[in-house]
Amino acid sequence: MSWEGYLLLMANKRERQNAILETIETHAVVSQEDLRKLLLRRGWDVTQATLSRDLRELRIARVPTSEGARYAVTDGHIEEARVALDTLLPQLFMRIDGVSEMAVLRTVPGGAQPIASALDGEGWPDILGTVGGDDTILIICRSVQARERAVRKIKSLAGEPG
Amino acid sequence: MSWEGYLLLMANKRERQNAILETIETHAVVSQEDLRKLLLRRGWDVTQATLSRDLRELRIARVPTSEGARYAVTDGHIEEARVALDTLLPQLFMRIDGVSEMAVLRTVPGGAQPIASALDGEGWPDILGTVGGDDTILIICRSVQARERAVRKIKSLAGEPG
DNA sequence: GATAAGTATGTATAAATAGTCGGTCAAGGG
DNA sequence: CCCTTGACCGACTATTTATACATACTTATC
Repeated sequence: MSWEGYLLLMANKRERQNAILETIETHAVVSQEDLRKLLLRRGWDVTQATLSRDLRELRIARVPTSEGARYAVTDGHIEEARVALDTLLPQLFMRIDGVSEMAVLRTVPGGAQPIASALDGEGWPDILGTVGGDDTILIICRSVQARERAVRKIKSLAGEPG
Repeated sequence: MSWEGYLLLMANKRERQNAILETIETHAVVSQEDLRKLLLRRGWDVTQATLSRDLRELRIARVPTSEGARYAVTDGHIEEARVALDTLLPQLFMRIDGVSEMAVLRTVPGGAQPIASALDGEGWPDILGTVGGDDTILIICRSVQARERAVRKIKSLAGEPG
């Protein structure tokens, strides 16, 4: 399809999405059906399905507030979810050793923070908490057995032999 | 119930919501069912209904991204939806007059911006656009007839005597 | 012209989320 | 002890949103 024809087809959609943005910004829209009715007053007659697709394209989310759910535009890019432990460890892991209920994990320089945060995120029951510096993480475990399990698990995730 | 008892009961909920926050921040959670399974791995066994309630309390929204929907924490306070024209005008309106395709609306000091934005938000077909200063709005209409209609409508909304 | 390809959108329905109701538990009277 | 209250939460159901599929329309290509 030609660029001109594309524009012709899109014109309606663009305008409608503009109207959606304006409506969202000036009214407390609680549902797509609600939005549909508001747009109807402005001359746009579309189905809920179309609005669902429009809202996705416009990155408009239904966010909970104290007065119930409301639609609102989002900041475009949601913070990338942090990478999981199993992709992080093989990259950054150096070695790990432990004593009593504590384990000390050494990483490449700067690797401690992301790994500590990923570890916290995993929420292993064996681990009470972590303290991360630049290339060292202190891991406090629930027991000696817990520490042994955690160390084994970390080594395996890191791709350590054995 | 005593404060201590309350705390005892809440302890579980608090911890769970903490776990939810951590999970949301470290994983790409696409649905409440997804979240339920992730929490299960961490030892929390709750139903989708409970998660729905938790997410509302935590102000966590499902936002559309290019890779599909993801849950993410919101900035706590969603911008208050602007009040509609019919509540704004009676408060702020001073007078309106027009010539050719233009109308000039005078408001109380500082009233121009909210009214102009509300007018834009209404999306009347008669109005091409508005320019708002501090207490004056220039309204560009589609035609002289359109201007007359718009002025009449605004006067009536403002509670002007016929 | 016939055919294919791409976009948009409605219909019907699936999937996801929210709300209602009832049960449980802890606390605090009486 | 027994009743009431309030928070929590699961089962069930209602509401809301997303998707699969079909169709219409436009343009490109042969």
